[in-house]
Amino acid sequence: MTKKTSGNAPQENDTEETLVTIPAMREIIGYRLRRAQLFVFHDFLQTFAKMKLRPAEFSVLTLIAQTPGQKQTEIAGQLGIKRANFVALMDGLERRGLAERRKAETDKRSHSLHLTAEGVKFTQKMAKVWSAHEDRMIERLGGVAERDTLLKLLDKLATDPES
Amino acid sequence: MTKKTSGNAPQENDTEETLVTIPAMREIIGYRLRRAQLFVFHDFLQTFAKMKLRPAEFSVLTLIAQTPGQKQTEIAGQLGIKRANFVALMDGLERRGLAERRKAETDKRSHSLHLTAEGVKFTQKMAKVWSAHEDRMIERLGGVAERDTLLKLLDKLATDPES
DNA sequence: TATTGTTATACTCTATAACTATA
DNA sequence: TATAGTTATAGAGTATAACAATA
Repeated sequence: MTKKTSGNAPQENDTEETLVTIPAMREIIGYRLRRAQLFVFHDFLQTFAKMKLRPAEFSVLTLIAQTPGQKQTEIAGQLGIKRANFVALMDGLERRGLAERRKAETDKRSHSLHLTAEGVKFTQKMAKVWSAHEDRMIERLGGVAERDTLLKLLDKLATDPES
Repeated sequence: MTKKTSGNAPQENDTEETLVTIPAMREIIGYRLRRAQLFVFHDFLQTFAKMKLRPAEFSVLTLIAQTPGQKQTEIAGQLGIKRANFVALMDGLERRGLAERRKAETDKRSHSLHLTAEGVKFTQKMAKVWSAHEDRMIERLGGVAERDTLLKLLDKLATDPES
C-alpha cells in the first residue's frame, strides 16, 4: 500500500475557473535533479581536465576494467549510449592507446573490448582521482549515510520496480 | 563538525603498488544523478509532447508567470542559461504568442518580459499537466516525505553553503 | 567604459536511417 | 532475416566572441 501523493494536485473550488498554482522552481524534482547533476559534472570535468577525460569515457573505461571482453553493444547498452554514438567514443580511447577492439573468434561481426597495459595504469590513476572528486561530493551531502539515502531515492525514481 | 567521509579513499597496503578499487557505476553519485535526471526528463517530454513544450520553455514561462517584467538577463541568469542562448528560446515563445518583450521605459537597452493573455491560459494548463507528471515522480519516490528528503539532499549537493 | 540584447559560430551530445559483413 | 559495427546526418544544448544601442 503506497502513501497518497497528491502533493501537487490542483485544488478545486466552487467558482467556474479552476484555481491553478504555478509551481516554484525549487520544488520541481526534474529541475532540481538537472541542476545538481550539472554541478557534479562541472566538478568532475574540472577534476579530470588535466587527464582530458569526459564522463562517458570514464564510464566506458570503468565497465571494460570490470568486465573485459564485452562487445560494443553490451557496453553501450549498459550506459544508455546508442551504438552508433559509441563508435567515435571508442575510437578516441583506442587512438589514445587506452583501450582496444579485438576480433572475436566466436562471432566475427563483433569486437571484444579490452584495456591496454597503458589503459590499466590510466584507469587506476583515474580511480584515485575520481575518489577525491567523489569524497568532495559526499562531504557536501553530509557523509556516506546521506549519500546512501540519495542513491536509494535515485534508485526508486529511475529503476523499474519489475527488476 | 562534519562527519568523516573517506568512503572512497583507496586502501594503502604494504606492497609497492597501491591497490586501487575501480568504482561500481551504481555507487557513483554523478552517474546516478544523470540517469535519474534523464528518466524524469523523458517522462516530462512525453507528458508535454502534445503541447510541444520543452523543459527550458516550461521554466521560462514559470518564472515570467511568477514575476512578470523581469528582463532577459535576469530570467536567463536564474536558470543558468547564457543570455546569447536565451534569445532563440524567447523568440520561440513570442512566435507562439505565449510571451512578449516590452520596451522598458527606464532602461531602453532591456526588454521586460510578460505573458500574453493566451500565455496565461497556456501556463495554467501547463501547471495542471505538470502536476500529473510530478505526482508520478513522487509516487515512484514513495511519497512527499521522500520527495522532500531528495530535494534537501540535492540542495546540500548543489547549493553554495554561503548563501 | 560597462551592460543588454543580438548574431554568428563551434563543439558536444543525442537520435535516426542506411550500409557492410557476418550470423 | 537479423545482428554488430559503422557512416552520415540532423537536431538539441551549450559556450565564446563580437557588434549596436544605450547606460
